[in-house]
Amino acid sequence: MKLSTKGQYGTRMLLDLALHEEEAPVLLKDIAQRQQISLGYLEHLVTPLIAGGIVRSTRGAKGGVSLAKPSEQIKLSEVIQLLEGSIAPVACVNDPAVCSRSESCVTRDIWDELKQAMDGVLASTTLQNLVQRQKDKQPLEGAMYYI
Amino acid sequence: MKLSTKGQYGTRMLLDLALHEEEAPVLLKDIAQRQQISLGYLEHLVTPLIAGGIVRSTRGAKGGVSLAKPSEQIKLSEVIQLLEGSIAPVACVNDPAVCSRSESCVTRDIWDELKQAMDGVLASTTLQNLVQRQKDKQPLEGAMYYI
DNA sequence: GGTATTGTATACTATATTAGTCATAATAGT
DNA sequence: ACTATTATGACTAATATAGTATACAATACC
Repeated sequence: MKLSTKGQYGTRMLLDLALHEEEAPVLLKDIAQRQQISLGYLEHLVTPLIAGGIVRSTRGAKGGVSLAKPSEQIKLSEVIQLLEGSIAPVACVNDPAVCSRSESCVTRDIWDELKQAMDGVLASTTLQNLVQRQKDKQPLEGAMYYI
Repeated sequence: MKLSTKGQYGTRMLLDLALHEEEAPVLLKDIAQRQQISLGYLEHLVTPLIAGGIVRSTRGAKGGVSLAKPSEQIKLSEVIQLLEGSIAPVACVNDPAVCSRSESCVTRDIWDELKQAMDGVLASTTLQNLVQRQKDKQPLEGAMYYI
């Protein structure tokens, strides 16, 4: 039940982006440096977020990335869906047809409940929530830079 | 965020075992056949459950496996822990030392909440719950055999 | 005691996934 | 045109998954 680095790093990237929104567009290179993620890998992470309409990119000189919509409209469930695919612990939860037991399988019912519980957390957390939490944790301006 | 087949099959194995408790010990071979899991693989799944004190095995002729404690005392959280290891979506939730950001990281806080939510479902579901659900679903005696 | 039956343990393997790196193309500003 | 920047796709090494195969150990029954 692990989150891959895509989901981990991608969420951190979005939070970093949200925290630097004023200076948009933000350079991937800067995010990479602050978050200590290689630029090449970060490029892979940003692609699905752009395709999913969460991030907007500006190519060329003076370019960079910015949030495509207000941070309070970006739910973590959306982000994880784009980066990791469905959160369902097993395939049959999304598509009963993958297993002939689906109808009668009670373990499947539990995996579905598990999925609902996870979704409850992720769908109720927005990027804005994360930004606020970060500011609450580190009230000093600029303090987040060296982390 | 996928559950591996160990967790999936292992849970099904335990449910099957609980449903056939009266005829203990139950043959792994029979469970394998009913659940359509190869015997060889099932042997891998049962090992950590025995080590974890959930399943008791009897070697030799007329041997087999049985539940080591009442099904109402077997929580799914225990089962998944034994079969999949920690349910934590990222390592830093269990051990802050793996990442220097842990103290100040708000994404980590979310992953921790995610873990709590998952654990809430799994810790509140016992094998007995699954048995009851199965019986509710398939009231006809013997109906569970051909699934 | 011999033998069939059953679980135990270890080694091996094929495939898929993860976590990147690297080179190159496209685009925008100067 | 030149430079800065993101976009894309090919490639790769390491690890995890999902098994299979084989030999071994314990036990019950005759």
